[in-house]
Order: sequence, then structure tokens, then C-alpha cells
Amino acid sequence: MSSIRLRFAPAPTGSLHLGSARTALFNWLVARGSGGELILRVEDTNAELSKPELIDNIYRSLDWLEIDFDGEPVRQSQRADLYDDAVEQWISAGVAYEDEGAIRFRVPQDGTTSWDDQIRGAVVFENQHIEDFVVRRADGTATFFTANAVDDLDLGITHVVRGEDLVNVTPKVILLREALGESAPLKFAHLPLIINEQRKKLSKRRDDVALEAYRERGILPTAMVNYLALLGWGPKDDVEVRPISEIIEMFDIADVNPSAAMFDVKKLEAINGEYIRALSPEEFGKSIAPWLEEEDWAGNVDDEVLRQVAPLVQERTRVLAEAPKQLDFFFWDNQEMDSDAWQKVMLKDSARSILEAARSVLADVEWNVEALHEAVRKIAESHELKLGKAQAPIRVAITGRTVGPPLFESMYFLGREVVVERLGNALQKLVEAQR
RNA sequence: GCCCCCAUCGUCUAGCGGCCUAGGACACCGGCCUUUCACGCCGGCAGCACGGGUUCGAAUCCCGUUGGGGGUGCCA
Repeated sequence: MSSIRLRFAPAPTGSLHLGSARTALFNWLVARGSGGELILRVEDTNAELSKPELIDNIYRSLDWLEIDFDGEPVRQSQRADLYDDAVEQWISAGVAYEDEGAIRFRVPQDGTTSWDDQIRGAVVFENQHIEDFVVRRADGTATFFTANAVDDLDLGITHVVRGEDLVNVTPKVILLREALGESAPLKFAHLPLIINEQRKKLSKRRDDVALEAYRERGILPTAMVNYLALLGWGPKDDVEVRPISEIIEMFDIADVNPSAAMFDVKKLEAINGEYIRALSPEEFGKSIAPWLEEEDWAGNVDDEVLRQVAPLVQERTRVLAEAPKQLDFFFWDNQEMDSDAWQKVMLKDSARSILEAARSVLADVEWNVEALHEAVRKIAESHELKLGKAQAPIRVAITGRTVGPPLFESMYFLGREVVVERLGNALQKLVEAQR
């Protein structure tokens, strides 16, 4: 058995929570950085919690983050006998007693229970403030405290890394372990909470706490892990975005900041953007595929065109879910026109004249990016406009929007026929509107 | 109410007694680049909650105040 053993012990209450993911990550960092072992222990002492789909979600999420475990997962729902034995042991030792069918642990009325937290230092509770707590429910099932203490002992856990919201249960678990004759005290590290803008613990009701929600929006797992590592911890050399292998090497649980950390989606997305830009074109193409498939123009996507056009949007993408709207005009059947965009540029005096000039010049200009660029540049010149201004109506006519990938590259890949047709359509719409 | 924890720019952090007129990142604001938007680059704004100690010297150590948070289930 390895000298360092940790466990990640989620209760399968739904989709994996961001805070749980961070706890899993920090446990994993300690294990992988120390040559220790990490066990996955599912805390499904409560019957409703052992639903297969809930447990699957945990596996899927952890797998997505590439947080791996040693050995098979342990299910508390299958270890009732062990908990029973412990409770019987406490009863016969006189430290637990029956109360309305449940069994309570008798907490000493004097003295203190304390531990040296790796993140917070000494934490001390006076025993008189700890109430006698239930270790076995009237229905015969073990409570969290019992399962926790028994399993940590039985599995040879040496280090417990968990959220700060569990600080107050720690003295109870320590008492239970002592009553079981523990051979060595656990090393505890209570992680700071992840909080929202209101500086409150992330809540399921009002915050996006499901890890899956971020996956669905197109956050890369590597970016998520990197960002999560930065919540409560920071590298001493100030390089925040870096491979997980380096983080494993630099990470030390004792360096973790004890104060709560706000979850900042903007920063997550900024980091995600960096990871997206660092992808190879092939990887990027594969990454956005699931999002493109959901579009109604998905059937029109030409893989070769997509391959050439994807790099144009890669550096403009912060979350993968944004990719379709940057690429749609390459593939749609019925062109959509953003009305704000139309209002903004097509109502200008020069718009009609620019579109007319573009339609006629582009009808037989040489079809390459440089020539297209030059052609539009000349139109701009003749209208005494900067290229940036002059290309606006052309962009809107062709892409339906005021912003998007570089225009001349886009026109080039779209092809002469489509470009001229869209310019014509826009012109017609403009003329009709002016009548 | 009681118990426990926390306190460096708006946010995440570096700092673990002198290297700090406090560094980085995100956000924000200027500028450059430029075919839009981005990217990139340059610059700016902005912080040690307060009060006492300890010390030659405190963001760093101690105490208090204030403020915030967590817990207080036969949930986990």
C-alpha cells in the first residue's frame, strides 16, 4: 500500500458540481504529485443516491476532465456490514446509545477535539459544543459520519482533501475514529469554498454549477482543469496558463489559499480561448463538429470547405458554442439577414453605390484573395472611404452580419457565383426598400 | 442564537519580517496593428479592511474591532 492514499467521495446528488470537480482535482493533484493513490468512493448511503444514472454522470464528468483513479470505485451502499460492526463496537464500548430507535454517539462533555489543517492551521472545537450525533438511523442505515470514519480507516486513507463546508463534521469523524482505535490521525486539508458574485456558496438554484453545462457551452476540459486549479492556488512564477503536468509538479496543498474564491466565467472563457487557439486546425475542426451538427444547415457542410474555413474562426472563438454563428453563412440555403446589421450599414448613402460597384467588378475579377482585396480597395477609393467602411455593406450583403471572419478570404471560399448572387439580392432588397 | 472559518487591485492570485514607492492574470480604459471582429503589442486605472501591539524594520507575527462566509438534520 502506498504511503499516501486519498479519496474523492462525492454523493451522487445529480450532475457533478463545480465545487466537487475542484475537490476531485485537488485530491488528484496531491496524489499524482506525490506518487500516492486516489480512490473514488461513492457516498450513496442513502438509497435514492444509488441510482445508476447519477453515478454514471460522476464517472463521465471525471473522465472528461481526465481525472483518473486507482483501483475500483468503492460504493458505500455495499458496505453496510462494516458500518454495522462499528456501531455495535461503539455500543458495547458504551460510547454510543439508543435514542428513539436511532443510535447516537456520546460526545465527551469536556476537553477539545482538534487537528492541524494543512490549509488552515490549528482548528479547535470544544467538545461541549458538539452534540451527541446519530451514527445509525432508526431504519438501520449508517449515517454519513459512520460511513466516513469507517471507510477512511478501512481503506487506509491518509489524507483528506475536501470542501470547507465540512469543517464542522471533522471533529465528529475524529471522535469516531478514535473510538475505533485509529492507528494514525488523518491529515486534513479543507479547501476554500467556490462562491458566486454575491460571495455566497455556489448554489444549484441560481448558479451554473453543473460541470456539464460548461462542457455543453464548449469549454475544453484542459481549460476547465487549468482554471479550476487557479481557484485557491497560484503558481509562484505567475504563469497561469500551463500544462497540467507542470501544475502537478508545482502544486502543494499547503500553499492553497484559505479564503473563498469567486468563480469568474469571464476568466474561464479567456483561458478557454487560449486553449482553443493553441489547438491544431485538425483538433479545432474535430472540437467544433458536435456544435455544427446541431445546426439546420449541418447537412450542407462540405468537409473540405470547412477544413479551409475553420482556421479563420479559430482565433475568434472563446467557447466552442460560438463557432456555428461564425460559419453559418458558408453553408446556409436561405440567407438570414441580421436586421440590426442591415439598419446600421445599408441605410447609408454610399451603400447602394458600393454594392453596385462590387457586383459588377466581382463578376469578372480574377478569383483570388489578393485580387478581391484590391478590387474592393479600389471601390473604397472611388467612394473616398476607408476600406474598413467600404467593405461593411459588402460584408452584410454576403454574411448577413457586420462582424465575422476576414471578408476577402470568406468571399474567396464562397465562390464567385454565390458572392455575386448575394450582392444582387441585397441590392434588390435595398432598391425595394427605397421605393 | 451558538460553533467554526476567512480578510492583498472589481475578480483570481504572488508575497510566507527588510528584495514591496506590493508583482502577474482576467475585467475595464486608452493607443498601435488592421478589411469588420478578434488575436497580438504598448500604456493606464485600481489593493495590503480598521485599531492596537511585537520588532531597528510589518502586507507578512500577536491581540482586538469591523466586515464577509460556512455549519447548526435520523442530507451528505
